[in-house]
Amino acid sequence: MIIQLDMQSELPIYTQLVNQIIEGIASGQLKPGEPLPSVRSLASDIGINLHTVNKAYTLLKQDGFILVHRQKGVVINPEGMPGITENYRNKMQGELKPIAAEAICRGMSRERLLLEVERIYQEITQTDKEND
Amino acid sequence: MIIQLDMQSELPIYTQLVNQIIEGIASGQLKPGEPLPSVRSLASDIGINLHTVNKAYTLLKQDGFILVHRQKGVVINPEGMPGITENYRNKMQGELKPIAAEAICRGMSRERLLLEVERIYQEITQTDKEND
DNA sequence: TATCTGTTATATTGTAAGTATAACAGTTAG
DNA sequence: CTAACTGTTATACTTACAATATAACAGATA
Repeated sequence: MIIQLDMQSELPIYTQLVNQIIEGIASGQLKPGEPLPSVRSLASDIGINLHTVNKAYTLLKQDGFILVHRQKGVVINPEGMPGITENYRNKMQGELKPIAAEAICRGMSRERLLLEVERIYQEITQTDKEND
Repeated sequence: MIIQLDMQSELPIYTQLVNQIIEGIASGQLKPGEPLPSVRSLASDIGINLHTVNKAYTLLKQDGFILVHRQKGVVINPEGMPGITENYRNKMQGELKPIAAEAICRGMSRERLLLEVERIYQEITQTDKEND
């Protein structure tokens, strides 16, 4: 699992970390039960502060994506991922709305927008099954 | 065109303004050529500073959604909306990717995600044609 | 006993958001 | 011409967040 940060991005580092770990889970690179690096080692690896990593882990923990075992350290939640809650649906809709609105403004058809979403969905889920 | 701000939101006020104006254009409530309130009057109406409104207008102007006529003031771009540029596609994809990734993590199927997007698209475009 | 883990506390720096006040240049109505 | 409006710019201030830097604590491990 390679973490790639953009220090020039307007997105906070901890947000980029959260996104990339979630994408890692979605793509199958990170599986339930799999351990994550400690806050200190990950921070050291990518050259940032441990508190920035800790903030990302805390957010992922709050949503149920990861667990903290007093023995095993930090792991992808072995019980599986959080489901589609009411809170989550509201959050997703609030994020999708401005994106859809701008697409409509720019003359993007319903079909083309759906194609874009479908393409991204597939891009994430298409596992490079080179090692099984 | 009613502006509704959430002062408790994590989104900056000027971002909420930008989003709502774009949604207003997408829904047909704001048509090309139509004037927008002055920075001072809009700021006064919703109880914020004129610089916050000005920042929103500046961003909308940079992307070509609005124009500043030395006579008519600020108007929705009469030449029409900006198209689907390379920059825009990259921006949209970068916004959609983390949303899709989280949806996949939570077990949302491709079809259900597309349905959500389709629903939001229709929700924005369905004009309440009460006055024509 | 060391060393690692996550966690917490505190302090500091830098930047962004938002407000406040003021001024300038151009336009428009009286 | 004057007065009131427009967008625009400049400056300064407060607040909040992002990120870093140290440091310490409690629990687990070798």
